[in-house]
Amino acid sequence: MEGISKESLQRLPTYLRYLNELHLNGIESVSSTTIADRFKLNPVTVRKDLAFISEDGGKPKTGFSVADLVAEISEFLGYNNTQDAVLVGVGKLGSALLGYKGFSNYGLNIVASFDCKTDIQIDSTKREINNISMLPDLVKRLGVNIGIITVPAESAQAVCDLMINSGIKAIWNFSPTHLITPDNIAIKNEDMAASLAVLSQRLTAILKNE
Amino acid sequence: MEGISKESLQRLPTYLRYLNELHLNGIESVSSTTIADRFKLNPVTVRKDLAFISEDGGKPKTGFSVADLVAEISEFLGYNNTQDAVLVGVGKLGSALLGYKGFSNYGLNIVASFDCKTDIQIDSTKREINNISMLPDLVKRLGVNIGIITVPAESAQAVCDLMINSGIKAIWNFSPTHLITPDNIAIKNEDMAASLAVLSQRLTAILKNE
DNA sequence: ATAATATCGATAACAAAGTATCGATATGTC
DNA sequence: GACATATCGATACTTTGTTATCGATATTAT
Ligand SMILES: NC(=O)c1ccc[n+]([C@@H]2O[C@H](COP(=O)([O-])OP(=O)(O)OC[C@H]3O[C@@H](n4cnc5c(N)ncnc54)[C@H](O)[C@@H]3O)[C@@H](O)[C@H]2O)c1
Ligand SMILES: NC(=O)c1ccc[n+]([C@@H]2O[C@H](COP(=O)([O-])OP(=O)(O)OC[C@H]3O[C@@H](n4cnc5c(N)ncnc54)[C@H](O)[C@@H]3O)[C@@H](O)[C@H]2O)c1
Repeated sequence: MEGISKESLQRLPTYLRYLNELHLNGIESVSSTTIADRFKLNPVTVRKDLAFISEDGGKPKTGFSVADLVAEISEFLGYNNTQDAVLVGVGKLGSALLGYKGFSNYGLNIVASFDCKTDIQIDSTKREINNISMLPDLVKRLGVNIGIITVPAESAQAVCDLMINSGIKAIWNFSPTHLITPDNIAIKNEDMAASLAVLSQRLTAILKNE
Repeated sequence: MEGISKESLQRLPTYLRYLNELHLNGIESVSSTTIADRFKLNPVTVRKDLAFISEDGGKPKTGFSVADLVAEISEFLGYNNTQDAVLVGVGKLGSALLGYKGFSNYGLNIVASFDCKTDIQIDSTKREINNISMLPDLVKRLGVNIGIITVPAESAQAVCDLMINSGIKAIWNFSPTHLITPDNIAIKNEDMAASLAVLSQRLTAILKNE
């Protein structure tokens, strides 16, 4: 079987949230059409997405079992075996992420945070902030695979290199730089400027039409 | 001319940052190959992207004028005429965004923030937090087009509806819900779970190969 | 001047993602 | 029990995005 496409993969968490809602409301089955309507998608797209992760598939006339889908998507996305992560850069954004409860739903657990100015800042969640020099040892000791970068752009590449040298295999980068990484490292640049570009382009189109 | 593709559009801010760096270092021209190498892209992809926004195009052997590209991409992305925005939900994430200096580079200016608990919280930037009930009037008065949502998922749809009723035309949603909006509203759901799904999928693949 | 070369833009080939169509099949209705 | 219908999965088609190819053209070196 081919790997799932990036687009399908990104739709799965959205489906899952919706399915959890249905589940909570006691709804036991759902059709691809219903899901598609909710998210302005084509039903065929939804069926193809679900075909990747669903063992039994859907039944004619009734659709898919909500409970099954919830279990299968959760499993597929790795929400059942939580991954540890470290975060570097406990500033405004880093603190917000550290204090965010939502990540546990997504199988992510931030086990330690690091900054260069540990003496000054206090994390709102009262978790300890370690000096960045402690990172390599801790990462190696705990076998942490994921690193989150929330430092200023100028420091991001250096932090990235340090993470990789310490054994980190996946990097989630919130600083506005496209990090340079070897091919055996997973990297996701969370580029707000790119998002904003898409949004304001659409806004311009809408304003022009009115 | 056809509209630019979403993918191209999202690459432009990345190019721009790089070009600004080159510009700062006094480099006057750059080839599509050089840009492509920097971001692990195909040179043809880069040339096509630049063809959309560049008036004169590049010159054989030398490439593109850095200064021209910087000016043209900035203009194309609307960085020269700043758009006003309002933010609702001055919690952990909302405060971080409010205090973020970077948005001014992207032509975004947050002119006011709102919450339902204005008396309790103090924004780190000392800007005033308005009660959510003030939103419609202010948005209408200032003609604000963009709304940023950083409230809990449960409240997000209600805030979204309020924004739309007040005249907001573009919504940047950071809560983990896919908001339901009419077609004449631009919406960007900033779904961290989707990003994380992509990252951890790649991580899994990498770990499997080792 | 002439030749060598890096680069461009245009066009064409390819790949991937999305959409339409259609026969098969559960489920509920007459 | 026959019939209508909602839905599925498979296949085919369309659209969109990426990559390869190639002739044309500045620039540099001989
Ligand atoms: N604040 C936001 O809402 C926001 C939004 C989008 C992107 N970003 C990006 O996220 C990053 C962080 O933004 P912020 O607003 O939280 O900035 P911030 O200045 O509040 O925090 C940055 C933190 O990183 C620490 N730091 C700097 N260099 C370091 C190093 N080499 N090692 C360890 N720690 C180091 C600083 O001490 C500081 O605590 C920036 O790159 C920013 O562009 C922020
Ligand atoms: N904190 C993070 O790093 C993070 C990361 C990803 C996504 N998010 C999402 O962003 C949103 C905000 O997260 P947070 O951590 O800042 O939460 P938070 O609880 O710190 O802040 C939420 C704020 O919204 C306000 N609010 C609630 N209902 C409101 C309403 N109807 N009108 C106006 N204001 C209202 C609350 O008073 C509070 O100040 C959530 O949806 C969260 O899932 C947060």
